[in-house]
Amino acid sequence: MYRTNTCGELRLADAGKKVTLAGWVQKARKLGGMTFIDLRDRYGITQLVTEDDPGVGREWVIQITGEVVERQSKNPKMPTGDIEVKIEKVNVLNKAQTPPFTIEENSDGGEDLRAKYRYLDLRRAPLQRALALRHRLAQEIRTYLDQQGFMEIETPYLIKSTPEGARDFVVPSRMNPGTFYALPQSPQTFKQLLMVAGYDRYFQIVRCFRDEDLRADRQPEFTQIDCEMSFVEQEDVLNTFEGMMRQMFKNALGVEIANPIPRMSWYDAMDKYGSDKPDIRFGMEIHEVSELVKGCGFSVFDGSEYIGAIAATGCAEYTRKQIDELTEWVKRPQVGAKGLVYIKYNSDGSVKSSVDKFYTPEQVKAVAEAAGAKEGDLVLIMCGPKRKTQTQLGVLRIEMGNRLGYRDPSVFAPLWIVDFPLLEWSEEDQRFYAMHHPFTAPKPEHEQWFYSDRKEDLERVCANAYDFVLNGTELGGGSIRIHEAQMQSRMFDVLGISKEDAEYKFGFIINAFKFGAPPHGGLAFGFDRVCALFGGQETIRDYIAFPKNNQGRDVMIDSPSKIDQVQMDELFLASTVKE
RNA sequence: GGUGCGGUAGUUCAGCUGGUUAGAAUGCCGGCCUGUCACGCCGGAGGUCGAGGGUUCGAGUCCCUUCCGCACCGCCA
Repeated sequence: MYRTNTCGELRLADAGKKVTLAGWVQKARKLGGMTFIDLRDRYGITQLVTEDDPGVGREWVIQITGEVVERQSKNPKMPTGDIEVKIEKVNVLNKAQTPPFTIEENSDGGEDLRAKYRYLDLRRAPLQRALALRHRLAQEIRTYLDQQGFMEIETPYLIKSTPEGARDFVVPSRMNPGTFYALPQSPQTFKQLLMVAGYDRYFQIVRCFRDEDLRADRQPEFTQIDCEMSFVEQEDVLNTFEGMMRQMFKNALGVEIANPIPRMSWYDAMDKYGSDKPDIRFGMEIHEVSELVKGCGFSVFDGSEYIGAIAATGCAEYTRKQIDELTEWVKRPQVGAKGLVYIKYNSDGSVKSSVDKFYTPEQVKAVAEAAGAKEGDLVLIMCGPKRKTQTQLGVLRIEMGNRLGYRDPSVFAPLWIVDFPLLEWSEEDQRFYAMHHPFTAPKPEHEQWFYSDRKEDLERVCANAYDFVLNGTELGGGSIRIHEAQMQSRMFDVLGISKEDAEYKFGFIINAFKFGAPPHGGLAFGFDRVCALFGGQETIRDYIAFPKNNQGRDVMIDSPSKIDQVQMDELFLASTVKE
């Protein structure tokens, strides 16, 4: 037996016991005649003490036997801080090179270095907590969905490329020269086929692949909680997964979330928050003030389609320098605003704005109040095309929320966004795109517009779709699907996908729908993001054991990498990369 | 594809308008230390300043090219 106990479990009550522990040497502190060693495993750290210096180095793997004794000087910061183990025998199981960075709560290593030695970084407590949370959440999901009658069914990874949407990762087929599998961007079509097959409650915690550029919250391979249900309406789906989220929060974090989870239409989200994934932990809503400011001779406003404002609480004391800095901030290409108009609504009730020469103090005050400002607030105004300006105000709102400390990661404000437009018109391509995906059904009451040929009708069709949003992050989304072949071909028509094209890309599902497809719908959550948000982080990398870097590379195993000519030939591949 | 920031000791960083032998902290090695837990004290080793080119009497510092990392925009139905 390598060990009788872990390094995290011994307490004062264990004093007197003879134990054997095994683990990694976190640190050895030599004090002349005696040496303290911190021994670490994933359960904790236990202090060892000896009068002989065993000569062990950091990260050596050792096994020791000794007696648990009460410490002379206790450490209240450690769970095991009341005891130590008096070493009787040391057995070095494996020596170790000095690690390139410290294996501690806050490592001294940079991100690149830690990525290269991911197996060392994973020894650190924050990473171990992150993966433990991920495990806990996965267990909660499986338990809940199992209780609700869902079956976990695996779907294939080697599938067919469907060039709508994200770029596919492709895999060459050796047995079928010149053809390629694609890795799934999601198991979307398979889960719908499972509904046709009668598995009326399906789920899968499943890897998905998208060959697009990475972000802090985006990896080329990521994990979805993928779900689908038959004989349901939107309400059933929302209730089922609201229950799942509630249970996850309660059991993994001990947090009670809002009941019921509030719902907001996509149009309200855009109008009030300038985002389809609003952070509702704080107010500071966007207010349109066009009617109040137009026609007073300020040409910038007069020529704008939309003028909107937010009220930054308590910021009336901002200096000219701070406001200039904020103006520069919104003018950066990432935001893209033309400028920023401000109103200081001073605590004495007076107002001061950057457009005072165009408006009376009464008018300025009216605008401030329309923006929801109280005395002491700073009103920030932007103008331009409606949706674009709202989006910019939304970005500014989030930034001000950050600056004012309104975005506490330990506060959780979930939200359903509903009533999305079904279709989005692309001026560039002069065609409609599915806002969600081409299997999303229109709301039943909007079906007459869906079959209309007028662009205005099609634009106002709402989808039977919904997104789950938490603290300004989209964690998941789904829809009620089209289950009739006729409506599906109408959708392909609207999207300008030819019969031949639809047959080539989606023939299997159109065909399946001819054989008795039940009404169905579902959704998928981004599991990595769920984990990160539950853990209070914005980056998902710490919640993935072996993530990729910004360039999609795994610097530890050095992938992707070249393959030799034999492999290339076998797969009928020719390189066009210049050496 | 684009924007910004960064690359200097094992590690994290400082290094001013170009000017002696490139520094600090930490880690590492050695010595002292019996209650440490960020132990303390003394000493030591440790550098292709990401790479290549250019300007200059002289480049870590300025210019060009390039590679790498992070964040963001585009992209992600």
